[in-house]
Amino acid sequence: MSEPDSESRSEIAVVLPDGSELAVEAGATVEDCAYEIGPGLGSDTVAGKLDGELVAKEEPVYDGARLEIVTEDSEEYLRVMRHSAAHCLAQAVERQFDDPKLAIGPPTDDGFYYDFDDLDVDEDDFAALEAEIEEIVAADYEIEREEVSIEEARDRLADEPYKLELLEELAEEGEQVTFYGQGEWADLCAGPHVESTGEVGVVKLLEIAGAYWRGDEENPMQTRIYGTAFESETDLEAFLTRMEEAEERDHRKIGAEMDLFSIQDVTGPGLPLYHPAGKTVLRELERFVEELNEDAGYDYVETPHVFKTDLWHKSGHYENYVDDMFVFDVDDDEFGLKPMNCPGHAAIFQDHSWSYRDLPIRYAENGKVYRKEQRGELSGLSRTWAFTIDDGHLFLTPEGIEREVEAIMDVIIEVLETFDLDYGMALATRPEKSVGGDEIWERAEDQLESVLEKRNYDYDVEEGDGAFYGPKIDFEFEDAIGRGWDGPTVQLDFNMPDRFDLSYVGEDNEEHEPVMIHRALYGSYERFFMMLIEHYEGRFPLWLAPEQVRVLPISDDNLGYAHRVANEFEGFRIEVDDRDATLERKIRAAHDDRVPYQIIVGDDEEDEGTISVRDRFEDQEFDVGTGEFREHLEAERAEKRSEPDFLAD
RNA sequence: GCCUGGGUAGCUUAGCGGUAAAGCGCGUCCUUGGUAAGGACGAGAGCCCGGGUUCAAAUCCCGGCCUAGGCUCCA
Repeated sequence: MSEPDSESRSEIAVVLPDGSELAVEAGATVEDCAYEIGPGLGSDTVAGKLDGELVAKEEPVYDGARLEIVTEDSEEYLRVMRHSAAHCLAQAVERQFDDPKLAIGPPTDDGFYYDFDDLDVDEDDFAALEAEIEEIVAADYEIEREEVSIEEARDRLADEPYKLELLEELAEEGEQVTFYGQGEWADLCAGPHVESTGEVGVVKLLEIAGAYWRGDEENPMQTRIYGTAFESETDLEAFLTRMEEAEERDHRKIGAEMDLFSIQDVTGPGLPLYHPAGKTVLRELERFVEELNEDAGYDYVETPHVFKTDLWHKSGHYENYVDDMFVFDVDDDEFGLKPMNCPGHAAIFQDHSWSYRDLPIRYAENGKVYRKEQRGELSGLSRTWAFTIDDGHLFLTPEGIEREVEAIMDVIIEVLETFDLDYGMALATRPEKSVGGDEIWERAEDQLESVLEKRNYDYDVEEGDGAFYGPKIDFEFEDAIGRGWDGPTVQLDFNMPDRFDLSYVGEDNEEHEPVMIHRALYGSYERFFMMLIEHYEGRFPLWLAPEQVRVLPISDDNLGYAHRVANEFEGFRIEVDDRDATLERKIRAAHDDRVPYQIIVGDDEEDEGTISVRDRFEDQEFDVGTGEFREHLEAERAEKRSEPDFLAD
């Protein structure tokens, strides 16, 4: 919003990416600033970023703004171009369909979409729409930005109810809005856009989905067309290849191939069944946390899957959470499947009286919980109705927070590093609505911060992002293909002790309220398992692999020897491929089944009493003694190494 | 919950009104093979469930179940 004349001579300053300041006249646009830096940059300017927000180059800058100039070489350029591609799609749709109503059409991380109402389109129409878009691109219409008064915009948009709704909101903010036009078509739009439709590259429409107007279930559902655009055919091909590779890693596909788990019609939605191979992996994961928990002084407890809802009233879950719970009547009482393990653990703690000398008390349980997620949200193992948490609850004195959190963080980091996951962490502090006194919040936050500082961890602070019942440290991590996941958390809880009226006797012989900590290392086994399947593409490290070694006899004559060799590896998950098939076929199958090691035995080995060891990477060593190999396997398994490395140099 | 796809052999899929197909896997036989698919034959299918239209339905229509993706990254 530029002020009139009197101000126009005054100077303002913007901050450039290198940290330097650029002084310009008030009212200067992004493009003016670019020319100020250099004429070359000025003429290359496509758009700008003001304090991280993508804006049109015609937008005025404001004092103190961080300014970035977007040119054709910028990362953001693709976003701008895709926004223009979305306009081309809308133009094509309006040419081919009878009076669809326009909603919004922004770029996304992977492409763009445009929402329409009153549009009856299906994927069979994509070819014709793509052809129309191609024509629009080939026509190379100039994309013209136009500033229009609210009244005129109202006139132009008389036939576009959704655009009018947006316009009325914009009318409260200013007198002018902008339109972007190309050929016979124009749209109310903030921009920015490329110069002409000819700059839009290769467009591909991907799918049709429903989307509520403004994401609100109360609003009508519109037809959303997703697409993507790239500067070249090669880039598009690369994108499609990446999509296919991600599909290859899909845990549902690998889960079926490796016979890990199933989700079946008869058993119901979001209720996975683990087959022997899948449960083998899960058991290894369970053993791993059990060892860690025992080392860290946790006591294992067990609670049932279902409780009277009295417990859920007491914990507060009933009031806040009942819509997401499975509840049912039994005789005259109401029961509910547990959505969390903490109330059960609090109830165990409450059943004793405690001295400060007993604390901290640490309970652990691999507890299955049930949450009635919306059916449309269910997806493979990543979102289920039933899942198991490697839950841990600690009851401690407020003074003990720092020590315990430090210990928990060490274990979490050990877990993440065991799976070769890059991670980051964030401290989430007190939100506006919260329970617990100022003093305890302050003390707790200080202690969390002190752990982070003491260990020199790199962390973000997320102000006000804590739970209402306490502050927390959240981990997030990245898998092998760079996807981000929510990881373990350490949460302090001042609410549950209060609701359960938990207490311990302090040094002063007075009753005090303990602080509770919730922590999980994996979080949900289901989701962690899913992530691991995709992270490793099913090629699990030796310690996790459902089948660790497969013996391949070269001919039937070597079958007996093959079984004798297998017996030498008792305690490992080893199979003999005793099918009537060629060695090639057996090797092929072992690769397809993602077995870490193959032992090949033929007449040569049998005569020498040795084996040949082959791994996933097609490396092989002959004349290996079974004892030597076994020793290696034991070490590789015990150290949880991520790749088979017997043959690594 | 709502929108758009999908549900056919153990797995992956073709067929889309007229006798249910293929590849992988599995079984039997031939082959006894030295480093990523040797060959032949064979078994295996309530075509998700229920209703309807039709001389005839895996196929078309209606309802249900399950499943995949989507449901603000705001003009």
